[in-house]
Amino acid sequence: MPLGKKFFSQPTIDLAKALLGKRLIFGDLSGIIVETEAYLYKDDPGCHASRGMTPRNKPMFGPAGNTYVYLIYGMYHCINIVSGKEGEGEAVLIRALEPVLGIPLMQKRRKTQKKEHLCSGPGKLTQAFGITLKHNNLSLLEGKMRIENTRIKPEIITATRIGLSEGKDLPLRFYIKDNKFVSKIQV
DNA sequence: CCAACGATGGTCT
DNA sequence: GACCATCGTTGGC
Repeated sequence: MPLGKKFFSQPTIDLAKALLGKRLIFGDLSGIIVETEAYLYKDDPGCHASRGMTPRNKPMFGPAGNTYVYLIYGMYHCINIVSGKEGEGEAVLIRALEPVLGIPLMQKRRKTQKKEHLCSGPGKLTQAFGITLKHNNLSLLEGKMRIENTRIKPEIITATRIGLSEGKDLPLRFYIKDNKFVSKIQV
């Protein structure tokens, strides 16, 4: 059973933490979410939605539980889960997964055999899963991409977000302690 | 191991 | 025309 509206409607920081240890499923591929970042509408200059709605960030202002996928540096994609109240513009970036199902296909797409290198970064996991702009603004409440519960109760580390020029000091990055599939260890 | 750097194209001003 | 919520390669220890 995929997680539903109630799960995605919790406050964005709570959702970013709650997503750790959950399973992302996309067709025949799956992985455990081990690293996330929260992007807030208020007092967060690092958030794409911080300067209002544009064609690109429009999905962020839609209902919680939709995807927001964008192209970064002309060659990679990042996937977010829209959160917060509709019209606010908040989301959770999925930064890393522990690969579970469909590993051979991920290895082929990523051109590496090493499990630790398949999904240990936002651009890597979209490449491994074949997620592109075609998967922007899709609902995770139904369809072939969804989030499922697990029995995992992770120990969560809070840190600052990665790769930003603004809002870099906010403690909005979360990852599972001692997990080797996290993109980068840092304070 | 680590830091520096360039690829590459959509988006916004 | 500048800016990126990145990554793989390169060259140094």
